[in-house]
Amino acid sequence: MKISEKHQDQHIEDVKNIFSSYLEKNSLRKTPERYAILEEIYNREDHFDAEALYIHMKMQNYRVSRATVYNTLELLVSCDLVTKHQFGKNLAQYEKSYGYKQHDHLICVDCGDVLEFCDPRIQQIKNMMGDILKFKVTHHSLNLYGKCNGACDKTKK
Amino acid sequence: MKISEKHQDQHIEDVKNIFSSYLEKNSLRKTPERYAILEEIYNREDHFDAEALYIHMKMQNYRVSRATVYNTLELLVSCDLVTKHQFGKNLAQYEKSYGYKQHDHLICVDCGDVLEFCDPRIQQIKNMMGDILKFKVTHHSLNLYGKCNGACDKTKK
DNA sequence: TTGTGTGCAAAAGCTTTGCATGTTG
DNA sequence: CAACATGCAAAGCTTTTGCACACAA
Repeated sequence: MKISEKHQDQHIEDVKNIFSSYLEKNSLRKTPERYAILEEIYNREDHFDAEALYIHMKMQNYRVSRATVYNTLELLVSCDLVTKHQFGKNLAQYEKSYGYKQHDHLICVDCGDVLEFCDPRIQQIKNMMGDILKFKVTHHSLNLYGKCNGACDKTKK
Repeated sequence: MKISEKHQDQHIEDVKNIFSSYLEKNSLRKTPERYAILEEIYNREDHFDAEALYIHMKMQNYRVSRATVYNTLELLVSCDLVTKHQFGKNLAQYEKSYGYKQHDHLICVDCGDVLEFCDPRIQQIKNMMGDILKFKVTHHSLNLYGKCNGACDKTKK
C-alpha cells in the first residue's frame, strides 16, 4: 500500500468519526445507507449533483433511494462535511469539504467548467460587513462567472 | 409633480430606450407585453421572483402568460436591465439594475431578509483572479449568509 | 419493542416547451 | 404576409412528501 493510500484511508476514517459524533450528538441513527453515501462522496472528485450521486450508487447495485440521498446530503451539509452550491443554475451542486481549505469558484459560462481559488480578502469583507450590518455571518458564496477562452477541459452543454 | 417623480419618469424613459435599442440591435420585436413587464419591474422595489411578477400583473388584469414573463426576464437580464440571483434556494430572484451601483447581498438564514452592501475589494478580486486564471470575468455573485439576531424587518417563511 | 429511517412512488414547485393563434415589421 | 411572439396547458426536472415496511437503539 502506498503512502498516499494510507493518507486516504486515514482521511476517510476521520470523516466517518466526525459524522458518527454528529449523529450521536443529535440522536440520529447510524444507518448503513448514511455511511455508504458519505463514502461514495469522499471517493468522488470535484463537484456533483444529487442525481449523479444517486445514479452512481445504483450502478454499483447499491440499494438506495433518492429520498435517502437528499436526506443524507442535508445531514452532511449540517455537519460541514459537504458544501452545497448553486452555480447559477437550478440544480444544486455538492462537494466534500473536510480537509480542504476554504475556496471560492470561477465558472465558465460557455463550458460549465469550475475552477477554484482562494483570496483572504473575502474573509475580511465577511468580518467587516458582519460588524457594520450587525449580522453574525456564518458562511458565504462567491462565484465569478466568465469565459475561459478555450482553456477549459471540455465543452459541456 | 414633484421633482422626485420627474426623476422617476426620466429614469423609466432611459430604461425603455435601452431596451428598445437592445431589441432593435437583436432584431427582436417591440411587443406591448415586453414593455409592460419592464415597467412593472421598474415600479417594484427590492427583489422578486417570476411568479410574484406574474401574479401581480394578473391582479392588475393584464393579460400575460408565464412563458412571456420568463422569456422577457431573460431578455432583460441579457441587456443588464435586470439581475438574476439565487439566494441559496431553488427559486430565482430578480431585481432591476439600471442606475443602481453594483452591490452584493447579505441574507438572513432565519427570516430570509436581504440586505445590500458594497465593497471595492470584490472588484480587485475579480480582476486579479481573471488575470491569474486566464478568464475574462464578466460578472459575479457574492452572498453572505448569517443571522440578523432579530434586527430584520420581519420573519418570513 | 419502539420510533426513526428507508424505499418507492406520487406530488410539489419552478421553469421550459409545443402548438395554434395573434401581431410586428 | 411571413416570421416571430404570445397564451395556454402540458411536460420536464429537481426536490419533497406520504405511507408501509425495516431496522437501529
